[in-house]
Amino acid sequence: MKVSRAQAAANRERVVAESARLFRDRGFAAVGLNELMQSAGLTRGGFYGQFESKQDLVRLALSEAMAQNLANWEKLAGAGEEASLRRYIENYLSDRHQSARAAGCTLAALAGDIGREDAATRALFERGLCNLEARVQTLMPGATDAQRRQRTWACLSALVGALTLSRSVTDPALAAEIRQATIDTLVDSFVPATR
Amino acid sequence: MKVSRAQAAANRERVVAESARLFRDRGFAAVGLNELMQSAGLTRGGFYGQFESKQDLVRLALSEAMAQNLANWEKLAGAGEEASLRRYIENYLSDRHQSARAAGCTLAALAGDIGREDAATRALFERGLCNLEARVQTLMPGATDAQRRQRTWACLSALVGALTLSRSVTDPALAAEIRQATIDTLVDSFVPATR
DNA sequence: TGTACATCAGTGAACGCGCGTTCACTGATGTAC
DNA sequence: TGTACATCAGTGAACGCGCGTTCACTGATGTAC
Repeated sequence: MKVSRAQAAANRERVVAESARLFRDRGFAAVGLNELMQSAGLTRGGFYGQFESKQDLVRLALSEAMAQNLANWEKLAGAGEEASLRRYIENYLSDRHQSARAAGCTLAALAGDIGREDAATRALFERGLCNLEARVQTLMPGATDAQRRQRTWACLSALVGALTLSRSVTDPALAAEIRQATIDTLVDSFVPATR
Repeated sequence: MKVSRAQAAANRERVVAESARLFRDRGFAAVGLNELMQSAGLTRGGFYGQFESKQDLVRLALSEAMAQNLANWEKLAGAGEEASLRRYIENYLSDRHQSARAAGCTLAALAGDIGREDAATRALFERGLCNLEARVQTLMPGATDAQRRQRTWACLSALVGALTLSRSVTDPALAAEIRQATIDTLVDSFVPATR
């Protein structure tokens, strides 16, 4: 059956939004078109009326996921400037974020898989990564831009690595230890007030 | 045709060794049994004479890969004690290691995928991770064991994160920048001689 | 040591399954008059 | 505003394909005498 144009656009948006969640949760290859369409209440056949291919949806969902992450960041940064790098680090390495893979940071959820995607998809990811770096850099102390940038890349690497490792072990206590060790070390290195 | 027992055992070992490479390079799901067997010069049908299931081989290959990483570490650490943490960090975040995904660190290559595996596989990974942590900790400066352990987890997180991110972007200069920024920050934080 | 036979590592075809993709069709929407 | 018809969003069956797994078979290896 045909639906209204507004409804069709809403359906398409819902597919992209649900894909952004499902891909982060389980990876690109592990989620099939059937499940992606059903998650928005549609059936498999309608997919190619809305998207060119699965790879097309992968790119749209990746952009959507990273846009969501950036929006979350704006919300957090807007709440108060003081000590917000510390809050960002603590929030990023919280137990809640470890569990919330589908709604959490795209870098931590998909960086490993992105390395195996085609150049166009990796370029999209790269853009999102650089956007995030630019935002975090505004909170990073340092004498020069170059120093702030260097520290920001090291900080982001540690955040992504710690969350990835904590999600890969079975022992919750070990996961918490990895996260807390990274929080303490990063705060000690980069948050001025505690120095 | 039947082959000698020694030959059969060698074949089995070769499948495991090649799987340890292929899985690191492309992930567990992306490599099929056909390719895994052919990489050792055999045909698909013989697989179930040697292994219980694909999941069985995944676990064997994962253990093999992490054992290789540990052996590499011993070789590197044995070459000279002085400043070996610095050498470890520089080696880990070298251009060579970024390219050598199939032969490189299992944590960086597979941590993202491990989070989606079953508990038994994740427990294997966890054991390998803790082994590595224990080795790196012996090189980490610090007043107490707890402090060395905390620093080691933060250092490993940064190493894994930086390598994963550098492998996921398309621009080689950006990849090199991420790695170098993390090297500089880690050396600055953890290598005593340069403080 | 030499012969006769059981074992079993490896082969290759086949299985059911779910994948991404295609397509003929349906029927409400949107448009033309 | 009301009717007639073209459009096209969505349906559901079908496609070829490669996956993990099974199995009847082969023939060199290893063993028993």
